[in-house]
Formats: sequence, C-alpha cells, structure tokens
Amino acid sequence: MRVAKNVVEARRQLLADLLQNQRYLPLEQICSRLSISEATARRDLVELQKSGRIKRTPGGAFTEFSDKFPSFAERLGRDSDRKNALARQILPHLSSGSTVYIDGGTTPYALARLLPEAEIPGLKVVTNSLPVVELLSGGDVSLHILGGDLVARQSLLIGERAVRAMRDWKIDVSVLGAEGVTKGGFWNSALEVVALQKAAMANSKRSFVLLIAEKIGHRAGAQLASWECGLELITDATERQLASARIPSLKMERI
Amino acid sequence: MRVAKNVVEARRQLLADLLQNQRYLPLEQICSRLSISEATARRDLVELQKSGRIKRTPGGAFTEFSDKFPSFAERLGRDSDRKNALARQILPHLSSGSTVYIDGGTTPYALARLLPEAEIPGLKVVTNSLPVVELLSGGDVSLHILGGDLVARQSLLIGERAVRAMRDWKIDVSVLGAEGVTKGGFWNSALEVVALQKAAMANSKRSFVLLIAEKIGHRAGAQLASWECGLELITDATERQLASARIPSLKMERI
DNA sequence: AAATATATGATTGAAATCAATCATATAAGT
DNA sequence: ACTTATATGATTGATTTCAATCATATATTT
Repeated sequence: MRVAKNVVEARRQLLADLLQNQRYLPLEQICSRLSISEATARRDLVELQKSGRIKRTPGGAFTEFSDKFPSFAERLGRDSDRKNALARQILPHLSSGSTVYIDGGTTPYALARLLPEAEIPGLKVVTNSLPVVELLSGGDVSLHILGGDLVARQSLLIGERAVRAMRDWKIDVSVLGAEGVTKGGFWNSALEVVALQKAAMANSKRSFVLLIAEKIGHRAGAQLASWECGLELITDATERQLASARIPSLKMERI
Repeated sequence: MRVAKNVVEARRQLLADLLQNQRYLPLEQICSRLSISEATARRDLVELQKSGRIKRTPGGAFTEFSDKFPSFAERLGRDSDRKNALARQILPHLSSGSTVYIDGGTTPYALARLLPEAEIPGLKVVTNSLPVVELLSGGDVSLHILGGDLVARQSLLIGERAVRAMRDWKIDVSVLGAEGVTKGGFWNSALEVVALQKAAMANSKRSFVLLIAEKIGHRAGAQLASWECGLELITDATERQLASARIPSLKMERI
C-alpha cells in the first residue's frame, strides 16, 4: 500500500545514515532493522545508489565514504571554507610549546586540520574529539586525550570522567564550538557538552568560540557562558548581523 | 599445483592492500586483477577474513577499517587465528552488564573483534586502545576511554593521567597483553605500559593475560606481575612447553 | 631421490540473490 | 467524494554465488 512521500524519504535517509555508520549492511539486516520487506529494501537501495549516496553489492550495500566517524563526516563538509577561515584566526594565539584544547564539533575540527602545516614546535593538543585524534595521530604534535564516555554518533567524549580529566590540565588556549550566541551569552544543546566546555574555560588562560554567521542570534538548551565570562567570539558575521542580534561588541575578532 | 608459501602470502598481502585502497572489490575484479581463479580468490578471502583484515560480502570483499593505525595493522594479521582462539576463552567470563577492560596490543584486540557478534547485553568496555575504540564505536556496547597521552606508533594511551583515569573504574574482567612469561612472572617492554596494567589489575576482580605459545619463556624489560598476583594465563602452549619454561601450573586455561 | 603435503583450478549441486510482475491498499490530485 | 498514481509485499523463474570435492602439479620434507 502506498505510504506518504515524506515517510519514504525519511526511511531512505535513515538507511543512508545507518549505512554511513555501519559501512556495510547485508540486505537481511536492512530489512529487519527498518522492518521492511526485501522488495522495498531493494527499491530503496536502487534509489540511494542512483543518487550516489551508497553502493550496492550482491546481498547488501555499503558506503564508499567512510570516515570512521560518520555523522561527523556528514556535517564536516558544510561551510568548510568558512570554518577554516575562522580557525585560521586561532593560529596566532598558539605559541610554540603552548597547550591548546580542541573541543568536539566540526568548527574546532577545522583548526585541527590547519595544525599539521602550521608546524608549531612543541605544541600540545588536548581533545575530547576522536576525529581530531584520528587526524593528528601520527603527526608531530603531542597528542593527549581526555577520558570519558563515547557518544557514538558525535564521536566525542563526555561525562563526569571527562570533566575530571580536564581538571588535570593547564590549557593556554581553548577552542570551543557552540550552537548559537545571543545577547544572553553562548548556547549549546547538550548539558554534558557544556559541562565539559565550562571545565575547559576554567582551566584555560583564554577561550575562544568559533561561530559561523548563521548561528548568530540562535539559542539552544544549555547555556555555556554569559558575556562576562571572558569567552571570546570569533565569527564571520557582519557588524549589522551582530547588531541586529544585539550582541555586545566586546572581545571579538571578525574576519 | 602447489606454489611456494611466500608466493601465497605475498599475493594475500597484495589483495589486502588492494582492498585497503579500493574499499570494495567484486570477486570478479579480484580474480582478474590478481590473475587467479575464483576458487583461489575465495580461499584467499577466507584467510584474510579469518585474520580480520577484510570482510566478505556475497560476491566481493571490503575493508572495515582505515589504515590510520599502521604499525598496529601490521602486527594484526599475524597468528590471528590463534589470537582469536585465545580471546574466545574470555567470552564466558563476560556476563551481561559487566565491565571489561581491554588493554592495548593485538591480542586483546582480538577480543574486541569478537564482541559485536557475541552480543552481550549491557556490556561496558573500557580501553586505552584506539583501534579498539575505532572497532567498537558505532556498535552497541557502551564504550569508555581512558584519558592519557597518545603513543602514536602503538596507538594507545598511557601515562600518569591514564593510570589515574583507571583508578576511577571498577572492572570485572581485565584482558591484558604481554611480551612474555617466565617462572618469574609476566613481562612487558615498557614501564609505562606496565604501570597502567598494574592499575588495571588493582581495579579488576579478575585479570587475564592472553599469550601465544611463542612468548612462553620470554622476558622483557619491565615486570608486570609475579605469579602470586592472581593474574590468570590463557595460552595455547602445550603442557610440555610450559614445563620446559618452568611455568608453575597455577591458574591457567589452555586450549 | 623419493615420499609427502598442499596450493590450485575445475566441477557440481545447493542456496542465495536478483529483477520483473502482480494485486492491493492508501496517498495525492481533481 | 471520486479518480488516479504509486509504494508495498508476495511470488516466480533466471542468474549468481557458495562451499565441498576431486585430480593434479609442484613445494617441502625425509
């Protein structure tokens, strides 16, 4: 029987995500996980293959792209030029021998991508982000990982143990991501993420938030910091965008 | 017709490399690229799958993991059948809801490979090994990572912070690797690795060392434990091999 | 040099997979 | 409300894939 178009599309998206995570799924598993018949599964696979999002094999399907940290990889591509530009503003603050904390999230990850070619001698990197670890492992920065609980979909470490591990560090520069900023301060979605970011701020001489223009004026569930906390904003938003969201133009770098 | 062993091994290595690069190859392509019959291709795939270096699909094969951890991947293939067999002895000790610590090293890694299909409900995995993280992330075990300093070549976490993080845990079963065992006890090469393993033992109800027969009688730079520490040996060595190294036959499982 | 072990390709029957077709229930269009 | 379009599950016969078996040539061992 016919079902609503959006239902079909949602299911196919789900299947694509599932395959991103699992890399390969036999047809049988696709059927059982999505509770659909073999015929429908095949039809979905045909469509997803047409749009190039997956590849099929006899008896299953897989994703060509597999970054090990998939949902992360999805978001990664978006606006990556602009994220790079933001991250580049951080580099002057990273002196040789200093310690930088790179937070989870795609924008701070952009900084990690710049580090190998920046060649800052004796730089120590502390992070809770597995993609950052994967990217920098084998390079010549000294790499340190907070412990904690893995949030698989985000591939980052959080939880009480991560916060405790953070307290062990003296950070020179923290680089954080956020969901939005309003005149009330900085916002993020998950409490546990914010808890760790607060710990990072408390242990850092300076803390930066990288934020692309679209996120100006947005707020989310958990407040990271108010404007009085010394958190510094780096954004590519224009003066007008900032003014219209009534962001106080305190410490801030624009590009 | 029989061909030299090294030829076979070289061809299989080539196939593994090919798959690393291509991610997925249909059987037909494998045959033509390596100029081998379907039967031989299948046999090669079976072997490579046994050693965990590839995964098969109907009509082809693909690689599950990136070569991000190269030196690790190198050692991985060797003796993997036997390592799997050793690791399998651990499974009965992992009850649902329990917490297992999986140490760095290729032998404990073999255990991680068994976990997804073992499907132990509510199992918590604590580890200092990034390959283990990579393997299990996205699966349905609850995954926790010790913090610490990354040893790039080994892709594992060590150092004082790792030891401290370990103290936060109550482990049911620790699974450790070692360089050798003598009548004097268990040995490993690096002091820092041993320090972490000792912490693991101290926080575990039971601790196992997986050791393939060749390592019986070897000693290395740092002593992990003497025989009185309750560390349990799981090995595929014969009674004779053990006797000739004068290993006391205390707690021990052989296969 | 002789005996043994084994890697290979070919074959084969069984099982799995595939695309196509069909009836039907329900969404979307009028 | 009525008609049309289509997403779905079931079925089917053709095709593909698989593991097992076998004969043979050549490594390896004795």
